[in-house]
Amino acid sequence: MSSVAAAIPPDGGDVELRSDPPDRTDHEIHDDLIAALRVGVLRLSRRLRLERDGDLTLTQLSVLGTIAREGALTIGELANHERVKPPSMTRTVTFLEEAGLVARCTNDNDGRQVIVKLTDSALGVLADTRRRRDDWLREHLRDLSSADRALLEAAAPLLDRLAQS
Amino acid sequence: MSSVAAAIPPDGGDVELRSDPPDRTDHEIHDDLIAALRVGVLRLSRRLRLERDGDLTLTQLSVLGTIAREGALTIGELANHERVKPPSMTRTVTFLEEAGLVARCTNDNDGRQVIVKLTDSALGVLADTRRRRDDWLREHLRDLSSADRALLEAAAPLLDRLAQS
DNA sequence: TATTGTTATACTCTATAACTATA
DNA sequence: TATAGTTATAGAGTATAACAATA
Repeated sequence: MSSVAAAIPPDGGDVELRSDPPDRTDHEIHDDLIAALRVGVLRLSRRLRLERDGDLTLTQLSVLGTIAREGALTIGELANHERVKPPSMTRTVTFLEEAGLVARCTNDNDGRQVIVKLTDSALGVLADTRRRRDDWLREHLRDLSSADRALLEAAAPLLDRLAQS
Repeated sequence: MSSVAAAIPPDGGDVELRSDPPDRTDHEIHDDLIAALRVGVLRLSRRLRLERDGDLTLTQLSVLGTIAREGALTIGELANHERVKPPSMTRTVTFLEEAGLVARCTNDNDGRQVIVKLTDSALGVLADTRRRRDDWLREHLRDLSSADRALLEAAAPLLDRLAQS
């Protein structure tokens, strides 16, 4: 028990935990922002994943949405968009194909590539599923002030841009 | 191949994909915000998880950070903070205990509860690991305008608040 | 040789259900 | 009985490494 450190009070005793390099300026990004952003994104992604509605997972739905937005894409392009590696995307696309929601097509110009398209049945499924899935988020966004919602609206594309960088 | 739908163009042909209820008002939250937020959070969380530096995963680091910020917490409280279920937190705490970074202590008032504290060695590990792990995020935040950074700084706690709701 | 995608394999994260100990 | 935590088990999600087909 003597090896257990006292918890660090939230007011200012956390000096040992910070790096605080001497060259820090106003242009440096505060550790607090970084930690808060990391924690917020991590926790919200966990919470969002809980909102299953039975048929499609968040990852699968996200791929369908990306194709709907961007048009038909190759496996590699999809992996890049979603920030996963090609084998992971192969797995997701295989699932969606077996569910009849996407089709693999060959690219006549490059036989190595696989082009993934939505099937007709994906359109209806996508609309229904996304609406139900988004219900949780919609409900809780409603509890925020309109200023906070506007803030999140502006921040959302920045999160995506960070993910792509 | 005849069952493959044409991809939906990004300009405005996506009417079939939206629900657009007739009772929608300016106070309603736009589907676009919801989808963008969901996608942005999901992709950035994937990207952040890639930034392993060998010893601790993002989840384990997050728990250490929470205890450092909040002080010693029970398993249940930790699970609540991180938006996971108790068995998941038991698993993470067991790993951290075996790594010598936290200690389980009994609560004299309630023998059912387990209080999780940081060990002395966790303090140094936390500082070093977090600094290295945050490097990726710090680097890429630097590429944003200061207005965008301020925006994310304000948005981060909102993400966490959404996760807790 | 380089690139695209797949297969094989393993690990992390998380959940639900059933159980134990304590209140 | 109710609550806190653990154990057992399963499934989703992801990665790396090795492979096949094509460029």
